[in-house]
Amino acid sequence: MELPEVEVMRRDLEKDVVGRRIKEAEVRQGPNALRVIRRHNKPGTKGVRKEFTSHLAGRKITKVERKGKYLLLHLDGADVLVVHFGMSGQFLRATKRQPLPPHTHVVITFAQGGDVRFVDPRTFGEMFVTAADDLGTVRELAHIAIDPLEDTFTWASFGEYLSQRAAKMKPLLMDQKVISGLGNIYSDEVLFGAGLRHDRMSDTLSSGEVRRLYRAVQEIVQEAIRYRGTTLPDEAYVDLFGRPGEYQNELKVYGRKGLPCRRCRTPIESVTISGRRSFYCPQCQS
DNA sequence: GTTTAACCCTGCACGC
DNA sequence: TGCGTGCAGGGTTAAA
Repeated sequence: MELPEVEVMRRDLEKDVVGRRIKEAEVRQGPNALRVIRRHNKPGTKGVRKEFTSHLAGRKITKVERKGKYLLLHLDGADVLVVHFGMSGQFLRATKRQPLPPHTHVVITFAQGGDVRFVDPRTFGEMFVTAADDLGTVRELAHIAIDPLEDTFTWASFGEYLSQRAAKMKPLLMDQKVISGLGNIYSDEVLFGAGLRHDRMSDTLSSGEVRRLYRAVQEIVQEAIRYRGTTLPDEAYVDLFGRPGEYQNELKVYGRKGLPCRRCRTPIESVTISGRRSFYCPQCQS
């Protein structure tokens, strides 16, 4: 799940769970459920599950923010539930009567009825509670760079930063310390949109290329949110209510190896770069 | 400073 | 049919 999917989830939660009071939270049995709340597993803690759930019971959700790919659910009483979906994590809204899907690790039940389930087969996802005052010191959040949707993300400052680095564009775009929210799918799409190859060095970009890149980041992220995210067959992202996104139909290069480029008909190629699959058009990107 | 690889985990597509 | 193998991916960390 990358920025657009997390943002769609944030908006769903804002509409549907902000203002609701949590009746109780349950961490399911099994080692994988404990993995999801692993950050609470500090030495000296008596019951890890209790340590987590006691922060949630009786609290009202007051606001939902996003920082990069992290969601911050603010609770009254000045605590914050921090959530990262990893690659297979998701929140699902349901009623008590609906059976829990496999790999449900946490269930948050509301006082007015209904619940939200955190489901995550591969358990790369994570959730933990921290005091709002301590958010600045949380290691996972401290390094998260500027969000491409923020007003302060400008092409001038972006270009200035790129010129000071000498790194390949693909891993650089995926680096959350540089710009937050892009993962493997959208970094490929952004590079195609900007006409840049995955292995172009950041300090060789002309100002025109920087501007094209800047525009591609904003346009693709915003368009993917409008289409409610990308749902690929193998990693089936769905929104809070279980509905898939539509942006997979708009993808220009990701997952399209061997298929004709939508712009020039040249077959899309793929390479592995720093351990990640990268798709690109050898004709349109340089 | 930059890059690579390993690790965590499960589901799925393969090949035999 | 059924099993083993390899791959995918986000983020962190150690090593090159």
